[in-house]
Amino acid sequence: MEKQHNLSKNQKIIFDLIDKSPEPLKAYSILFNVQKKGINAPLQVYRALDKLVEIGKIHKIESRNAFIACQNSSCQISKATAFSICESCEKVSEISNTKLSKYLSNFADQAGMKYSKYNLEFFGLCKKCKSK
Amino acid sequence: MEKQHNLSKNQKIIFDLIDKSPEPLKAYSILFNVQKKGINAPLQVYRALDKLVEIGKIHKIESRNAFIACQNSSCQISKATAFSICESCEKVSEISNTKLSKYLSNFADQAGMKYSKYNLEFFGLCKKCKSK
DNA sequence: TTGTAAATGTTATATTATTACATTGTGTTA
DNA sequence: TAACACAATGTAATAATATAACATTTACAA
Ligand SMILES: [Zn+2]
Ligand SMILES: [Zn+2]
Ligand SMILES: [Zn+2]
Ligand SMILES: [Zn+2]
Repeated sequence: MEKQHNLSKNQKIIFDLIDKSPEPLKAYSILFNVQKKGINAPLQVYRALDKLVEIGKIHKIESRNAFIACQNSSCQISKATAFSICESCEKVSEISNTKLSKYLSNFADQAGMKYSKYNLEFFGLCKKCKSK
Repeated sequence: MEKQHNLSKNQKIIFDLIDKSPEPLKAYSILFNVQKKGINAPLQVYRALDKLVEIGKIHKIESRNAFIACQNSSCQISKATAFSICESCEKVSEISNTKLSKYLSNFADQAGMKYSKYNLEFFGLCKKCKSK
């Protein structure tokens, strides 16, 4: 049984916004959108984002400095993440592929390093953009 | 035969600095270090970095906003990159593993997206830090 | 109820990256 | 060589992303 995380007020406001969004949101765009709810400063946004990332409710798309809700119900913690990113329309999807995640989780290189986490970002054209 | 890229003056100064560095360098740390060589503005650094990334001489470590020289002689273009990152000492190495790169280059997900590029970052503890 | 950790509020500041515009260098081809 | 096109440079201003420092409040369990 996973630990239940009761989101705080700010965390909930910000998670709901990201969760409803069809595309990854940037921190200052989030800030702009939640000012009517009383969240006024960047730090309030970044603190909520940090916590939401930590508990796996959202992920950061590193190449875009943007945040997306976890689309994988079993992905409670952001230890093994993979995304596909369309370089034309910027659509981002979380990849949920057992074979891939097993392959990467078991990967061990020559340097004797043991990994506890990975993040993978694929780039290309989505179906829609490809057929244009 | 790969296209030969003759680096320009600024590109060479900045590449040499990154290439000599044992760790990834950040843009403004690069700027600070090349001011004695007549490079005075952030944009001069970012332009050189962009070009060096484009031709595959360096890679950007997205999770760190830092740049590392390509450690893989066959990696002329940054289309398929993988790194290991020590979360304790911040040591970064480029992973060069044919099986891994083949696996990822051939990966196709359900969404019908065809990928032209990927970037993978593994996190953990390096040998040294693990044994502390 | 009291101690502790988490979350919040607020101001200021640090860090990373780009826009806009003018100029100079480099290599190709008429 | 002259003319052109394109890459690279120089400079100033500003945008976008993220954190430091400090005071206060809330949640919740011992
Ligand atoms: Zn997820
Ligand atoms: Zn697309
Ligand atoms: Zn490389
Ligand atoms: Zn280490």
